Amino acid sequence: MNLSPAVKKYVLHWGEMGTRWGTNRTVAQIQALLYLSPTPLRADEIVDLLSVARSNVSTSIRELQSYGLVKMTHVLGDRRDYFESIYDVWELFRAIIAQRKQRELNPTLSMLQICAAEIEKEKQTDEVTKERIRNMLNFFETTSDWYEQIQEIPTPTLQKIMKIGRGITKLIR
Amino acid sequence: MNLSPAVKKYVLHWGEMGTRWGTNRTVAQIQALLYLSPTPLRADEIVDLLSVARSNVSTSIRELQSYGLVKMTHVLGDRRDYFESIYDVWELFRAIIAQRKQRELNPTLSMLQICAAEIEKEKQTDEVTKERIRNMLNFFETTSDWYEQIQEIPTPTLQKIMKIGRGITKLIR
DNA sequence: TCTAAATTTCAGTCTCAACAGAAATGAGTG
DNA sequence: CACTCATTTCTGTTGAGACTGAAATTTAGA
Repeated sequence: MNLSPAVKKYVLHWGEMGTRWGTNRTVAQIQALLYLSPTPLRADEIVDLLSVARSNVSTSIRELQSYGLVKMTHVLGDRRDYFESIYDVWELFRAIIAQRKQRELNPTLSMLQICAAEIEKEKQTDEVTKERIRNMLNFFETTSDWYEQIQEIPTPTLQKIMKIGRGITKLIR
Repeated sequence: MNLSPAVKKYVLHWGEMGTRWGTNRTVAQIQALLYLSPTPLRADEIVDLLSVARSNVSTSIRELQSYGLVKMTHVLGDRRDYFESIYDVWELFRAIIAQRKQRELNPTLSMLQICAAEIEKEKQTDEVTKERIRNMLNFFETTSDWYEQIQEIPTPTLQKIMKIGRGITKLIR
């Protein structure tokens, strides 16, 4: 049981990028592996293929499941768990967006709302500073809305929007 | 020289989020501080306000400058460097997008192009796997284009696009 | 209910990036 | 051209989080 050169390259790269994308190497590697695998894999197969500890696979899969990126399946007469990735890249995209919003946007949105309220009471604080906080809050609110919209846009529409690209500017005007 | 409670809260939060956003605490804190400051600040002022090492401020500012988030200014008769953040949130957004594309997209795009080429030669690799790599490459190409478009859309248009939100779906159809 | 296989939890180890402080470099002034 | 002030580079330390391997728990079948 082993991986073809191109697949190996893909998986290793995904692992390296994982940290930049906000997870850890193993989580990203497992996602890559499951994404490329023509059939669902068992945890022990993943252990073999990636040479990581069983426990590491366990926690990583749990994390991937919580993001909605990986689903568990079963085979008749086999009680072991099989795992497969979501294969639709646009669905993957949506799941990741949701995750990012929750981790990278929501906490800051809350903080900004609190700060914006507090700052108004601070008599000694410069008006410029107050305005900056308001602007940033407004920005995060807009972005946050936008992330939510993305969730609801069906894949074909989303594809079209992205493909249009530059054209969007003309559409708006 | 010190910070108001709300400003302090903002700066500390920004620092915490920094790691999730792909930088380190100090870089994020300095950006927050400069963003909120009504006047440009000197490195030694930042040292005082944030209680970090001078060298740390130096490298962090350098990083912020390289992202285009912070500019250097000077005061007549004072040879020390002053720093200020970009204040337009949409411009900040664009700068961060550019950064992210470079660090989170470009390397993977290259890898996928190489893998997609390589995989076609692998006779033993499952067609399903090949298709998955092609799909992912296609996705990254589209996303990459999209990031570039964002760069060129002027702020008011960008604002409109974001505000429209849900309406976009109707526009496309 | 017991057993064996599978999975998860936990505690300790290890790695890497952030950071401080010191040393080196650079730049303007008398 | 030396002196001083500002900035950057370098090196060692530290802390956070990823990872391993062992122990505990869960689960299905006999």
